[in-house]
Amino acid sequence: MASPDDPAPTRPRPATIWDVAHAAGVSVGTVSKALNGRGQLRAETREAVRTTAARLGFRPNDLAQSLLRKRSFTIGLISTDRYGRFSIPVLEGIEDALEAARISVFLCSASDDPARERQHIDSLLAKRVDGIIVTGRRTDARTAIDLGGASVPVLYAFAQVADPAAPYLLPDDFGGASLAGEHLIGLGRTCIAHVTGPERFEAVRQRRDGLRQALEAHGLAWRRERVLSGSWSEAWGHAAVTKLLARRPGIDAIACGSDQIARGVVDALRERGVRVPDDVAIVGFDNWEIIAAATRPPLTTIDMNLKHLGREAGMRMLAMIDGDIAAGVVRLGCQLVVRESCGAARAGRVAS
Amino acid sequence: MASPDDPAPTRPRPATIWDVAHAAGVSVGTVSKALNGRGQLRAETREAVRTTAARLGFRPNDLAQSLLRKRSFTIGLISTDRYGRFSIPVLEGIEDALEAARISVFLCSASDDPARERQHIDSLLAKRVDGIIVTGRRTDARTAIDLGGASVPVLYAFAQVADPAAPYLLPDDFGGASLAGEHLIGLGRTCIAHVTGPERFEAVRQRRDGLRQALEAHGLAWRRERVLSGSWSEAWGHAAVTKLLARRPGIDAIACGSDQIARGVVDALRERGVRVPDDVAIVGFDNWEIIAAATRPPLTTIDMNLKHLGREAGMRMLAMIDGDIAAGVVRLGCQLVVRESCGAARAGRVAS
DNA sequence: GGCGCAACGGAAAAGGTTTTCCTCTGGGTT
DNA sequence: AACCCAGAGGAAAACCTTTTCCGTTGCGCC
Repeated sequence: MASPDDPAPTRPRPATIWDVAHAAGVSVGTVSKALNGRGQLRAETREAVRTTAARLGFRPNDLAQSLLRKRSFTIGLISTDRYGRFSIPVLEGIEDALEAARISVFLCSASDDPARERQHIDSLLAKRVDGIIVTGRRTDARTAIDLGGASVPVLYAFAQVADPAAPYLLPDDFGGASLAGEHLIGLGRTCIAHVTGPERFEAVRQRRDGLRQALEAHGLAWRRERVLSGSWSEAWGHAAVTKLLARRPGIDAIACGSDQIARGVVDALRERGVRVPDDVAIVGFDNWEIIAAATRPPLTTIDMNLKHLGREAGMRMLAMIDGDIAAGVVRLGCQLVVRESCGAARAGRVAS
Repeated sequence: MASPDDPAPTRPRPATIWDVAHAAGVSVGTVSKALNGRGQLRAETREAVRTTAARLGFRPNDLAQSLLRKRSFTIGLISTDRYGRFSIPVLEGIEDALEAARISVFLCSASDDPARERQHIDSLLAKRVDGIIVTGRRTDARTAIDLGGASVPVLYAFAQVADPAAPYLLPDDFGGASLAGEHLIGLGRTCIAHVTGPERFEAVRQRRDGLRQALEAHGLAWRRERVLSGSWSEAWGHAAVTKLLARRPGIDAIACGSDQIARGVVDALRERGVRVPDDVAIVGFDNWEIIAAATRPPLTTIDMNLKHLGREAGMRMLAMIDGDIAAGVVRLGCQLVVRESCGAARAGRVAS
């Protein structure tokens, strides 16, 4: 096991600036200038140093540079839920945005274990990261991470936080659900039900309200008994259909709280001989390709643009590192992705 | 935008060891000794330093430590496929194993773009990572990553590499498929088909051969026409059933190359009134919870123990950092996870 | 009372890089 | 011929921590 006490094994050391200077017969300062295009150097000196450095495979030691610059050019990414379907695109987006600034990402999966989270944060602070992004949605706002007095910018992406002074980015669940509602209404559906996840999730409440707003904006009544809250599973979608059809046979559309739920709903309807979309139109939420595309018919659904959210998070983090201060929530738009479960012409993506 | 040329914005600097020494009225060397339990110090000196350090929120700068130790206590993780279902558990396992050694992980998603991969590797080498783990399966063996002369241990986890001198870890696809076959045979099935992914995947060939071996070991004939290669999708599983039933009505079990395929197969069978598992038993591969558990009936399937594979990768990386040299492939066992699609008593996990 | 030894803690080097400041050389000017 | 200046590159400090090597102090002992 490697532990901080072990010495490094004997391994050919990477070339240092000193090695280059020695080989090229100049001083270390000159090498630095030659390689970085600084100072007053003859062209041939510069060139000689360059070729020597290349020959030796010299690569400046970022650790030393960071020590000097007081910037490590790294950030920490803490994911509080285990990496799942949602964190991945966010993460990709973040990397995308940060790559341009040549910033690397430390990954920490803290899976809701406070002790582990503490340890990760300690480690990140010791490594002098330039910033920390926290991601991973939960039912409720999480507590702000404890920096122990350190002064490092922290951004919450696809995560909610109780601290009003903290900046955080979330998808516009309300708007997304609205979009779904508008789509159904635009297709002539009037008797719309809502099968969704556990009410304790803020996203569930937002989506419910967004849908409601769309309906009411078009003069359609909002009925409590057409809203069924359960779990985030296919099984719940399946079960909900039974309840729904027993209560309300006149339903002509169901807006679902997630694609998984939607798939359960679609399967259940098909089994009962209810045609989708002819008899009942279905719209999902998440655009989780693996589910949405495999459903028969493929799901029209709402995409939260998580990669874009990640990219935005990266950009904002960059700004914060440069001294910007930000606070409060920013909600980023969702998009409707049209497939076949609503019967609309397949028009690709419609901007929100 | 942050760029290497920008100065750090004015932000309260973290306390240094000098600040602590100054505040405590001792020298920096003494502070170091007090905090690290080295040297000969009076107990009260030690205590005084400790409280001062705590008061100032002092946290040793890992960058400076790494410079001195010539070990950065970081590793790079390069994923060549976009982070998907498979990389995540591997990654968790790696983190798990490395956490004990207080090693942090740099995440790089190179999504098969060689230029981007190059840039990532450069960046990792500049940061003096102690090692690099490459993950992300592809159809064929990938080329070894190019370290440009640097001497850093590299391990491939859930990835194949053309270089015979490189160490890599893979799940035992052959053994896993064998396990699936044994299970079906043990339940009395004798006419077993195989619906799987594209033949160009080495995993597909391994699994096919593993299944074959199990059948032949029990004196069952292996028939080419009962093997259907297609894509990794549910749709293919669905389509394959049509072909299969037309050709071979006597089938009493289908071993599938993935859970997605299996789900397509199960759905297709149900639609045709074929009962699962009564008429035909189905076994999947992957144990992708979200698919396997939602299938009706839930899939009996093979788990590749990817988290364990990741943990193993972490352990081996630790050994390599300490000077161990390793080469060649190591295959890690799979497990059978019994649910309901084969009709066996639900006995939980059976070790391989 | 002088000596030696143990206990304690300070000084300084090392690690690799950048940057500022300084020195040296040579050419041009008066 | 003396001087100045620019051009070129070297020396050293700074970043922060650890560790080795010493120096100092106080005590016990002869």
